[in-house]
Amino acid sequence: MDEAARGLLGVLLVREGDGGRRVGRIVEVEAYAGPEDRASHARFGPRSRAAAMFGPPGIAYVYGVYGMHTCLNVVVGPAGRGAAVLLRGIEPLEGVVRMRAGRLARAVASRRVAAADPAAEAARIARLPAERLAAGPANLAAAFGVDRGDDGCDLLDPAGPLRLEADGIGAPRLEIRATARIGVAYAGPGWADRPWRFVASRPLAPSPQA
DNA sequence: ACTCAGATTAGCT
DNA sequence: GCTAATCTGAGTA
Repeated sequence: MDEAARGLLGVLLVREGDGGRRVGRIVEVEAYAGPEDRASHARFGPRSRAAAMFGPPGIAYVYGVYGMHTCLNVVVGPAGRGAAVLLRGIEPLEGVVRMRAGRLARAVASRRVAAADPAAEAARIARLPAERLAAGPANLAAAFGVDRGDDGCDLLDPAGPLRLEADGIGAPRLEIRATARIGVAYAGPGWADRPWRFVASRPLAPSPQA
């Protein structure tokens, strides 16, 4: 379970089409187990909005939250298990311009921003450093243009418009830190505090002494 | 049928 | 730090 989550660190997420190719390296994830995990959407069962979680490994589970945000998960483990990994952070490698456009598209879709000052929002996003564009689960989804239409799609299909790819060079050297998952206090002791959030430092440069 | 809370984010005190 | 924004779906508060 947590092995699958750690294994996704360093993997590339690729979005083709929709105005350009976007590629980034996964640097932050959270593991969610099946129905027994009180923090997991799988607890609502295979007929709930989280139905995709019970599908075969490698498909996407996309959900909306807080009325405005979208998050992307990768189903892991055997079909029927209900386990998935939430993608929380990506380091952009290619298509940064398209990622900014994706962020802006989401912002403009918000009544608040549309009514207030779209131009100021556009300027704010234009100033964001690339590494912030896909930091945070909802920002990541916006940057890669992921919406609920992507729910259930096969992320392992090499020809798919949204997919995972192994890094051709091989796994980069990563320093991985484990912490409790974010925003799941409601799950209670034993689940809320489980250290299933994994954050990779930026791929380590060849260390000076090695 | 209705209510409430949510795997979040950004902006302000 | 605190709170508003905004809407779907789960549980009936």
